[in-house]
Amino acid sequence: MLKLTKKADYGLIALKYLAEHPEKTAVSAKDVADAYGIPAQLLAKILQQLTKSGLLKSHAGMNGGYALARDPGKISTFEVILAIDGPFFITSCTKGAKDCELSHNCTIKEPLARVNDTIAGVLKSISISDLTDHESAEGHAGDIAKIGLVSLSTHVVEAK
Amino acid sequence: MLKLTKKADYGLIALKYLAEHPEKTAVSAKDVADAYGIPAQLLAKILQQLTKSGLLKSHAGMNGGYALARDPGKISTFEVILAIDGPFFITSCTKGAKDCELSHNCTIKEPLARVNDTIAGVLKSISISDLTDHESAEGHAGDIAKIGLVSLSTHVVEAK
DNA sequence: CTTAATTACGACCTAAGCGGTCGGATATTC
DNA sequence: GAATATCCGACCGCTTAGGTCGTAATTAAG
Ligand code: FES
Ligand code: FES
Repeated sequence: MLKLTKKADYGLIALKYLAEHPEKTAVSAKDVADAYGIPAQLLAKILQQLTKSGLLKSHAGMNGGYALARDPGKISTFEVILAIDGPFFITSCTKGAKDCELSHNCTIKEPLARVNDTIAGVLKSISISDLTDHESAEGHAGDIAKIGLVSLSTHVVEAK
Repeated sequence: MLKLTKKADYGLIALKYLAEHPEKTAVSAKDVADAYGIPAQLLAKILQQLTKSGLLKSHAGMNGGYALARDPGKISTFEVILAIDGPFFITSCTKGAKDCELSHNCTIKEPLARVNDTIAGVLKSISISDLTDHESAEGHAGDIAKIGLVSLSTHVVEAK
């Protein structure tokens, strides 16, 4: 029901942690897992996925671990979710495939695709550093979200 | 992975169908199901849920069926999804409950809650009649989505 | 060189939720 | 009272999310 997976949640937590500790050259999966009570082996696999996707750099062996591959401001939450959960679509039937046999008469998948793009855009606009900013996030994302909410809320009232 | 359920999909299809056929005073679940190849019994239950939620009016017996309880322009997709899939949160851990024991150290649920609100706002801004509008939907929702995408895309470029 | 830390990878397991079906009860019209 | 319908709960198979286990490969420290 439209919620992102716990894996993605964990991944975002880990990335935020890395962004908040730039002094450490490498952080082990176990460190992060212990810090937040996340199952260590699970988090390890998640970080491996993020490494394969190029969002993290890894270093095996003692004192090894993971580090951000890029500036945290240049890693969007969209990329993270994409790397962990794979391509996501709000429609249960991906229009590109033969997934659903109703697709030819389904009249709502087109407008919903636009909603999908909107959500993707929001996610793309939020970087890891936006998550890191303490207090109410004041990055671009915060502003955009606010704009979106304000301009929407007027219509919401109307719709209510 | 952040997709809405097929039930919600079906529900939206049915509501759109009702909105498109205002001449019919009542449409049976079977009619809609047959029109789109949706399992009839399943759709029936969905429409019943929508009725309980006050989005539809039902009438049993011959020539009975369902009809929109309100103007299609005053029924938001958010309400539909809410009625069918229940309250949705993008965070796997609902902050209101004791759902996740990490909640006290989880540092991302707060910023994600804002994302959640933004998405909810988008959904609230899109009514059934917006879905009905043929061609690229040109309701408030279309504009808003466009605004959101445009203003976001600039930042996306920056993030890329 | 041995040992410990740590990534990397795949098989596997379990519980939950989704999508769907069945059977019956109730209401309404003809 | 027969034909249509909505209503409602139980049930069920399948997929997936969430998590574990075991093991191999890599690296640093002693
Ligand atoms: S495309 Fe399958 S139900 Fe919409
Ligand atoms: S609150 Fe549970 S992981 Fe974020």
